[in-house]
Amino acid sequence: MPELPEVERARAFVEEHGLGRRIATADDRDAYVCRPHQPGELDDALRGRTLTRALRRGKSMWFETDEGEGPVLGLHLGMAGRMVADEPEAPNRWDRFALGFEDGGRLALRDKRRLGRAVLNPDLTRLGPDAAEVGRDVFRRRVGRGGAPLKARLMDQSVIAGVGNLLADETLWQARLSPLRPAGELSDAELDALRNALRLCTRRAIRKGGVHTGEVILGRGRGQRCPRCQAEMRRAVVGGRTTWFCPIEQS
DNA sequence: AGCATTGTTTCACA
DNA sequence: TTGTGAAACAATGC
Repeated sequence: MPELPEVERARAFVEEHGLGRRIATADDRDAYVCRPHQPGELDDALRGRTLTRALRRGKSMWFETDEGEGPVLGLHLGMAGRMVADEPEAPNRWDRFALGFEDGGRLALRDKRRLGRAVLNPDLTRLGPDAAEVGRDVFRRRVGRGGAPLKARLMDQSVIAGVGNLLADETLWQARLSPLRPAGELSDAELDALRNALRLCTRRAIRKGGVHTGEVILGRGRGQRCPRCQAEMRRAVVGGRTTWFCPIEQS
C-alpha cells in the first residue's frame, strides 16, 4: 500500500495518536526491521522520551522527541506496513516495532511483509524533494533528464521522493505520457503537465485514502480497458515493476 | 505449485 | 565516475 499518500496519512495518524505521550518502552526485538541497531538500542534511546513532532518526506517519516532535545525516530512502512494505535498486539509478531506509553497505550508499525524499517536518526540526505511539494523549475531540472524511461525516473527516490509503482502509473495515465519515453526527451510543457498530474493524483489519493483508489488503478489487470478511450491497456515491465498504460493515448 | 507483489539496497556492467 | 538495470531481501496472497 504505502506510497506518498498512505505515508502522509500515517504521519497524520501518528501526529494525532502519538504526540505528547511519554514512552515507557520500545519493542525493538525485530533485528531485521530495526537494523543496523542491536535489540535494546531503540528502547534505551526512546525510553522516557515524548514524541513532539511528526514529519514526512516522500515515503519516509520521522519523529522528533522532547522538542528536538532527544533522538529522532525514523519509520518506513516498506511494502505493506501501516500504523496502529492502542490496539492489542497482532499475532505472528506482525507488529514489527512498537512504542508502549506510560498511559498504557501503544503505537505499532504493523507489517506482515516485514520490509518496514525503524531506525534512530535516519539519514535522509539521499532523498530528493517531496513529490507533492516540489516546485516547477526544480521538477523540470530533476525529472527531465537522463536516458532512463520516464517512469523509472519518476520512481527514483533520489530524484523526487514519494512516487511508487501505482502512483506512477496513475499519474502518467492522467498526463497522457508514455512510461517508456526517455525522461530527457520531454519538453518543458510536458514536464509541467506531468507535475500538475502528479499533484492532482497525490492530493486525490490522500483525500480518498490511498493510491489504490486511482482511476486507472482500480481495474488494474488483464483485460482492463482505458477508462477514457476504451482501448485495451498494455502491460510492460519498466524500472523493474509491472506497468499498465494505454498504448493509444499515452505517448 | 508457482508467480506476483504497493518497498529499498546492493551489485554488476556499460 | 556515472548511470542504469537486475537481483536480493521477507512474507503473503492469488
